[in-house]
Amino acid sequence: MSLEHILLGLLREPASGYDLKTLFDERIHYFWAAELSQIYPTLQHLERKGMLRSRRAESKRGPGLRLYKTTPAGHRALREWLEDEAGLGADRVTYLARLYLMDELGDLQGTLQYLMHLRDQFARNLSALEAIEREWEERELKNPGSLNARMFHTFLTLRNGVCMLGARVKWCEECIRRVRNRMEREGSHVRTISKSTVDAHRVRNRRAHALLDSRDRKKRRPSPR
Amino acid sequence: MSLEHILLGLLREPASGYDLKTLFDERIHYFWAAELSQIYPTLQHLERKGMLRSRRAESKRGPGLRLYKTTPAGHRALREWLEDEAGLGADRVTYLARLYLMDELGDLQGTLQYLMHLRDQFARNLSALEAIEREWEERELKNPGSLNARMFHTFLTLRNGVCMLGARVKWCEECIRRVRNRMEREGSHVRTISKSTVDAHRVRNRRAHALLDSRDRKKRRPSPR
DNA sequence: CGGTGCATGTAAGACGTTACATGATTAA
DNA sequence: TTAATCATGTAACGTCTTACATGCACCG
Repeated sequence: MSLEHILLGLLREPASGYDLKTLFDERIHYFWAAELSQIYPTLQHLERKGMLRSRRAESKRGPGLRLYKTTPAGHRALREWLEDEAGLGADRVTYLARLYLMDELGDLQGTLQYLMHLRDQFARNLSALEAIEREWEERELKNPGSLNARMFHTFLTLRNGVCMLGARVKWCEECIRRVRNRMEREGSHVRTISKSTVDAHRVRNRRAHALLDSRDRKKRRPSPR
Repeated sequence: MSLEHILLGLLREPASGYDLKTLFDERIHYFWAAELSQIYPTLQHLERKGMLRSRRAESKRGPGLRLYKTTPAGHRALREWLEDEAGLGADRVTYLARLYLMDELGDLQGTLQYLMHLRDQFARNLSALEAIEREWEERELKNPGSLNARMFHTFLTLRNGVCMLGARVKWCEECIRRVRNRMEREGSHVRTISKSTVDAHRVRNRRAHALLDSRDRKKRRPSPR
């Protein structure tokens, strides 16, 4: 899976590299990003492979436009890719990686702040998407059945954005509650439990660390999970 | 954001490259993946930069183990990264890119199949995560407050997995309903509307394509097309 | 006159995947 | 004996990011 496939799909309508960048930023951004410096060479490469054809055109501002369009060979390649069995593609979720490591900071204040920051960003993104969704709904109400196949698929991905962002906001709020609870409990403990007691407690629960500690796996167990 | 940061975080406990790979596959996999062929050079690189220190150790099977551990400099680098303002990190969601392009196939049968395939995979992953979650809950019930800061953060990411996968399954089901509806409507239309009527309809609604068509941006630029 | 938007690209390097290479131990 | 698991790595390639380079047109 790479930019090539997406470009092939997008160029069923002719467009310039710059057009595509705008498209990415405006409509595709929330599930795929691409830079111009990646788009231009990829277009050239696809053209060399015969998947795209380009022609020059004029534009009022700036230099000449180069408009690309998918060739029949490009269509075939795209369909082939769409048809063969595909996994989910390993997501790589930066904010989770970050949160996962955030205990390094020692207190929960940083975690709390980060979660609130995340919630705000997700909530903002969610409203933006919901606004777009409302536009579509209005159009559909005014003119039922006006979505063609292309737009229908776009709409499904849009719905995904709304669902995922909604779930993320909820998750953030749940986490914030959990963190606050924990901070309260810690606050009332810290003064009554000595460090050595805490350490002893930690050692007793070493088994429970299994899920995180790589160390634990050296006592090799073929634990089924 | 890259593997380096994660490795730095994970190696607050000593571990070998192989250990880390196992950790990735077992616990981190649903938000980050890494191959051994990437892990080993990265460890070497971090050691050259003074972020990690390694020592040889023995193992029952296979050749000598090399155990890595984060140095104080490594800790500092990690904390620095954790503390500075960070965006969300552009997710790159393959299955959405795919769905987005799936209208290429011409009929909704492929879309429907793909969505069912997705739902099944998400549902399977969800049960797996829920099983792990139940283990954690039991442990917490037996021994309340046994989660240390490390495990607490891990638990939050685990909750994210459960929330997101739940939302994805629901989204898939919503989409499947929508696709089925549309197929029924189409089925009852196809025989009553001629191709030319459909085309005329499509042209009338060109304005509505705005959100997908790069073409639309000709409003700002006189596109020769 | 200067900034923003349109429009195209190159170069260097960072990051990641797939395939290959090696060799020991253990369970079926 | 053969496959799986443990254990470490290299090479080649593919993908993506950041920085740089160029130049016109329009608006204030």
